[in-house]
Amino acid sequence: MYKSKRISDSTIHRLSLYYRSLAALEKSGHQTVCSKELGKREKLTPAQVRKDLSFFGSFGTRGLGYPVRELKDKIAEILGINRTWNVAIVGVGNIGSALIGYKEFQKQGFHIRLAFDNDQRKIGSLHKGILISDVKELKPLLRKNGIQMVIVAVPAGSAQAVVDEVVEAGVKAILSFAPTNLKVPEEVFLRTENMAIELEHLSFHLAKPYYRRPARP
Amino acid sequence: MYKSKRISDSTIHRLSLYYRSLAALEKSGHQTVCSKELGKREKLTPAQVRKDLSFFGSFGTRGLGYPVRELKDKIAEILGINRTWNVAIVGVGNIGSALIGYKEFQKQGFHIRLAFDNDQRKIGSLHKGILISDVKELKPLLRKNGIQMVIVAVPAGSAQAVVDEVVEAGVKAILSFAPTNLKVPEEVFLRTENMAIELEHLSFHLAKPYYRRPARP
DNA sequence: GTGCAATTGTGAAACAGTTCACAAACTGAG
DNA sequence: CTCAGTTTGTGAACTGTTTCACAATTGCAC
Ligand SMILES: NC(=O)c1ccc[n+]([C@@H]2O[C@H](COP(=O)([O-])OP(=O)(O)OC[C@H]3O[C@@H](n4cnc5c(N)ncnc54)[C@H](O)[C@@H]3O)[C@@H](O)[C@H]2O)c1
Ligand SMILES: NC(=O)c1ccc[n+]([C@@H]2O[C@H](COP(=O)([O-])OP(=O)(O)OC[C@H]3O[C@@H](n4cnc5c(N)ncnc54)[C@H](O)[C@@H]3O)[C@@H](O)[C@H]2O)c1
Repeated sequence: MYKSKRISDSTIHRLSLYYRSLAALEKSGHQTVCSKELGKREKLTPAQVRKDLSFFGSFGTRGLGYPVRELKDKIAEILGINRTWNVAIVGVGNIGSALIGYKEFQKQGFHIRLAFDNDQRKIGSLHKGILISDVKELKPLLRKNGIQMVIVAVPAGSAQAVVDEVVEAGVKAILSFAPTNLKVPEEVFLRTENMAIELEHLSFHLAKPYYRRPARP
Repeated sequence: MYKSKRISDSTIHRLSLYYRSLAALEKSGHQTVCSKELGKREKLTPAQVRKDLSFFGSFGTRGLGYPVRELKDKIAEILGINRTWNVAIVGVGNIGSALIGYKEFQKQGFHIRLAFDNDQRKIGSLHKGILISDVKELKPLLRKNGIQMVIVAVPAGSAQAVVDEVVEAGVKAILSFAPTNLKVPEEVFLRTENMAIELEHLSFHLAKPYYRRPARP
């Protein structure tokens, strides 16, 4: 049965993976799927799949598996993606533009409503259909537009100042691409995506000699 | 003492964090740093810092701490970032362009040498100083230029085909931005960066009611 | 030198996450 | 309706990671 417990980050991450597999299964006309099959698709053990789902309830039928459509909807509900979210982007440079140009976010319900910059040459112009506002207007505009998530794509040196404003505007979820440590109050959820660290991870593996890869099943 | 053991992904990730803190400390003129201070900067316990480092040797002085410069260099060696790497990007769209335009990679020793696309309008043109080659030339050019890492930034549907070619060219490290499961042989190291999943993680936290955040120390 | 304060390096303990294994529950065939 | 065959849901066992706690060192003041 459903238990109110701390859900681990890895479980949340895997829910997103299950969701994608289920969407694919639904498209290909499958009515049900068992934990073994779902596990195979995401390179996980069947037990892992069942345990993850069991934190949120019991959605399967013994002897049969899980109803694809229903489980997908249930995971969407758990992840909060059965609805739309109002997102703003601060910093319309390389990364900021790329994100604005990515139409899949929109399709998934993450609507990019506002974009901000502090460069006078950009402010006031349209970027892929989005008007770039002055970052001085950040706080009131976030409030006025009911923005729930902010993506921070400014240089590392400006990130903390931007985050502080975002927090003051009452936003509780921030995704930052700046490779720097940011302080936020307890109740604000912040994730930092650091691509350089991903490359360093690759380089660690190429450089060895410290590491031995585990055998794969 | 140094032990040849499986090093966890989280340890590798933290080494990257330490490296950044050490670089900052060096810049601000610090000669030494203790595990407590380093831990504070990265929101980790001192024990965690010492344990991570202990997998690779003993670099500190009891009673004093770690020599900033030396430890930084040692971590660079462990991560394989005390050298340069030849990187290629496949897919010069939103994300591919953003990465090519990001000068920090270059400064860190990740040199983007080649870029590929399959769009005739892009092939042959210069993009921020990089010539865009035809993806048909992928295999021979990767080989000829001694490319060690490839960043895949093509649509999900094309990603597996691209990865297959990259693998055939003998590349052993791949970073993919395509939100899809990719197959690679045992000896190839693949990481997938999925930004949509990051947003879903934010949304999970906003959506609750399933999760309670743990108190912070 | 001696002694005190600081801090490392590391087994051992505690905690967290994953896998096992099996009773329970269901399907579908006969 | 029964029974063989599946597959779930979940405590328990296991495995991996983090934190604790302390002996071992070292720096530095006097
Ligand atoms: N481009 C990449 O591939 C990449 C990769 C990894 C990390 N990052 C990080 O992402 C962030 C953005 O990188 P980028 O390459 O897009 O940089 P960029 O310089 O191209 O863009 C930054 C944008 O932010 C704007 N800006 C600066 N200060 C601002 C402020 N206080 N308020 C509002 N806007 C402000 C600038 O005018 C510019 O348009 C950086 O922190 C960078 O380290 C980028
Ligand atoms: N843009 C984003 O912010 C973002 C965010 C998350 C994930 N992604 C993922 O990153 C990938 C790229 O996204 P994007 O927004 O840059 O897409 P895009 O369409 O802007 O760019 C893709 C580029 O790849 C090229 N291409 C297509 N097939 C190719 C092939 N077989 N060989 C070589 N080149 C090929 C296209 O010509 C295009 O230039 C996608 O898988 C996308 O899902 C992008």
